[in-house]
Amino acid sequence: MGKKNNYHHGDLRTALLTAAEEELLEKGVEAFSLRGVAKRAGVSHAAPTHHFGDVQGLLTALSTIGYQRFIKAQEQRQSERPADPKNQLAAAGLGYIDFAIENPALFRLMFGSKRPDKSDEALSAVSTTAFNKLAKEVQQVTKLDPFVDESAMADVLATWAAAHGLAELISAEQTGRIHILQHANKEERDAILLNILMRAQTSDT
Amino acid sequence: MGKKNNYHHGDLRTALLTAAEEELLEKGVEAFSLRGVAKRAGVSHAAPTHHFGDVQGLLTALSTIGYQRFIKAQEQRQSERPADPKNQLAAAGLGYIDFAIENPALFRLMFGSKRPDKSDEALSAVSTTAFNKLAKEVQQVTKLDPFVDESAMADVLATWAAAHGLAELISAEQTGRIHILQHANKEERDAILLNILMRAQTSDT
DNA sequence: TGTACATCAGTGAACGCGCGTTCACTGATGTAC
DNA sequence: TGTACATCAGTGAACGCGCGTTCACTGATGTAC
Repeated sequence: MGKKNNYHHGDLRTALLTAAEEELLEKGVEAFSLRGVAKRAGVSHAAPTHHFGDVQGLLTALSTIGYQRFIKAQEQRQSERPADPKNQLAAAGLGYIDFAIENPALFRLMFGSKRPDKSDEALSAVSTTAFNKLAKEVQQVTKLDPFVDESAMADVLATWAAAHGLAELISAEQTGRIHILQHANKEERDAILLNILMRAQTSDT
Repeated sequence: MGKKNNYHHGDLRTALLTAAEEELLEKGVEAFSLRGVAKRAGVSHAAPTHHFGDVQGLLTALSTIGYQRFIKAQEQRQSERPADPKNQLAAAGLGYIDFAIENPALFRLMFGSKRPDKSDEALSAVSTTAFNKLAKEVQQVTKLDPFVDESAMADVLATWAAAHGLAELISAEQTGRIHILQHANKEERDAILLNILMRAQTSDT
């Protein structure tokens, strides 16, 4: 660590990933280009090939990093909330939404694009980790293992869909008509979202 | 109506929209191209300009049609379910999900892309109609006008997010790990989804 | 410390491609008389 | 019914552009002795 030799750029791989993230944020998934990334990193447009093979390779690596930060965003919110299972599960939802708002294009790359290679080992490993984390937290609430009990798996889906729906709608700026979100301060907004996330956790029937 | 003069193609506008939908379905939003649409319609690649001005015009028109079908899909499900407000609201959610599964790329164009011109009159009118329909149905359940009462607007958001989250996750094929969905027949699947959609309607607290 | 050599990260020119848009045109249809 | 003319939908060639990928290369770094 701490290597900062700066001939041969030293850490172009990391620099390219950072540049790719900026490119994605500004241009969106649709207009993302490899040449744009290289330009942004101040490097020849052929350089990325050396590190990622092709565009797909870069997007796959970016998606993988996205999942790592996605999980961290959830843990961050969880560390700020009460330790009981229901609050922890809802807090993970808040982190889920935070991530989508802060990284709208990356979020869509991860969940809505076919460009990253989902059979990539690192990517599928980290997305599985994210899913298992959710399943484990649902299990803390229901006391049932979702991989065994069908109603618990339905709770997983319900919780996931609530967080994902809020994340998509808010980060895609579809919630302009929801005035309570537009005019709320941070605390009020979190309270509204937590209320909605809590609803999904258990079924009436 | 019934005009079927087929010189000068007659109804190229409609034919182009149909072709555009196929193009979108096969290529996705990211790889959609005007030339591809023209080729699919068996027409010169300059022809679409005459009807839609540019790509954005075509995508805006397509998005508008999408909303019309989106609303119809909801009405279809509602006509098959009990008439009480809770069932009607949940049934609209089922239609929401149907639409996303049948038109995954169009769905993403409507809710997740910046390419259509959202300030277009026809488009914003029909998307407002869709939103107001949801608000009205929530009002039937809560007996409160969401445009007046904040808790009812929170119910709107909750209901919307549940349907939208399920729609996105299922149509983007993210639910491979949810075995109860993979192995369910149509009735079982609907029951699971209805249960989840119902959760969002009202708050515990 | 010094020399020779292998490694490998990054360069820049070149490729072929598909894209959106423009523009002068063609030729069928509709209208006036 | 017939002729002259205007309209307008669709054509096809041409434009300039940015893209991803390839390839022979350069030149700094690391290693062997």
